Amino acid sequence: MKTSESRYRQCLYFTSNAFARKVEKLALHYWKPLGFSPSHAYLLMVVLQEPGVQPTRLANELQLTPSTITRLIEKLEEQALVTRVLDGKTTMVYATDKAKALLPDMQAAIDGFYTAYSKILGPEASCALTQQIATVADALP
Amino acid sequence: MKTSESRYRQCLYFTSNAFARKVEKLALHYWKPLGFSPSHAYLLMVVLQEPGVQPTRLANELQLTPSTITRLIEKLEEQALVTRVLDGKTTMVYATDKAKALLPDMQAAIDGFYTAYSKILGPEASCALTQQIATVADALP
DNA sequence: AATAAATATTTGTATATACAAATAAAGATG
DNA sequence: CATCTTTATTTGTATATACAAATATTTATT
Repeated sequence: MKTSESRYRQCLYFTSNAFARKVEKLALHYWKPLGFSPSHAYLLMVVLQEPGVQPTRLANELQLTPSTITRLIEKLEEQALVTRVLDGKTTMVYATDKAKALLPDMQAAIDGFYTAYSKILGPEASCALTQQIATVADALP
Repeated sequence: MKTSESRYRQCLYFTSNAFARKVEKLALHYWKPLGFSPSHAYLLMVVLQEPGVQPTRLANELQLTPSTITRLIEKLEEQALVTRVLDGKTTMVYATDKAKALLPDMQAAIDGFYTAYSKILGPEASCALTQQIATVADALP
């Protein structure tokens, strides 16, 4: 059934969740070849761009809770894609060479995903929608 | 950090998920007094409106997988809010009197949630956004 | 009628996420 | 300097969700 056919099509809770699940699934498809999920991927991208980044900063950047960040890092550590260096109460996260070697594939995943949805929704429309959702998200408590 | 300040503000994966989490949290706040979460609530609303509704139909209506529907029903059954009646390979789900007695409170939760976000986003804007997200969701595979 | 295919549901298992509490370190205050 | 408070991170636990496989039932086909 299409979202627009559900009795809850007019409810923001329902539509935002259904939409996010669909987007998640599409993203997952493009990240699957790499062996990790979109959320791990986005965290790893930040780590690659900011070597030594701390969990608190990652939590802010990705808008996830610190505990979720810890769990994501643990997983990436198991796959030998990042390492944690402890220093006092802070933790610094670094990408491994293995992760750095994956950069081209990661860029390909991002491009594939972006191309997929902008082909479906139109490049301007999808940008506009993304922007709009971001703005509305900021307005919510 | 605001969504619009994250480096991923232009990514549909990121924004749709961050947005859904925020909306979920807001909805949760209004459903909490009732003792169940929004997804259980929406399922229960369908059951109240369609006595004897089957899991497959619920999965379509709520755009969740059948296994998720089973899990949601199990939880509501534990709380004595619905009962399952098996008939051959199908299952019919009915709301209990206890659930029916909660209807006014459920309506209040829905109203409270809707009022909250339409106050923040404006009634027209929030309706338009919901509609837009539903439309885009339909376009995705 | 017997077997095969399709359908409905549940179960086993895995994932991402969050909250609350625990831990540990740093800074502030008396 | 000793204690208190704040800050950073992790851990224990719980939730919603999904996929794949199992189960059970109905329908179709030969």
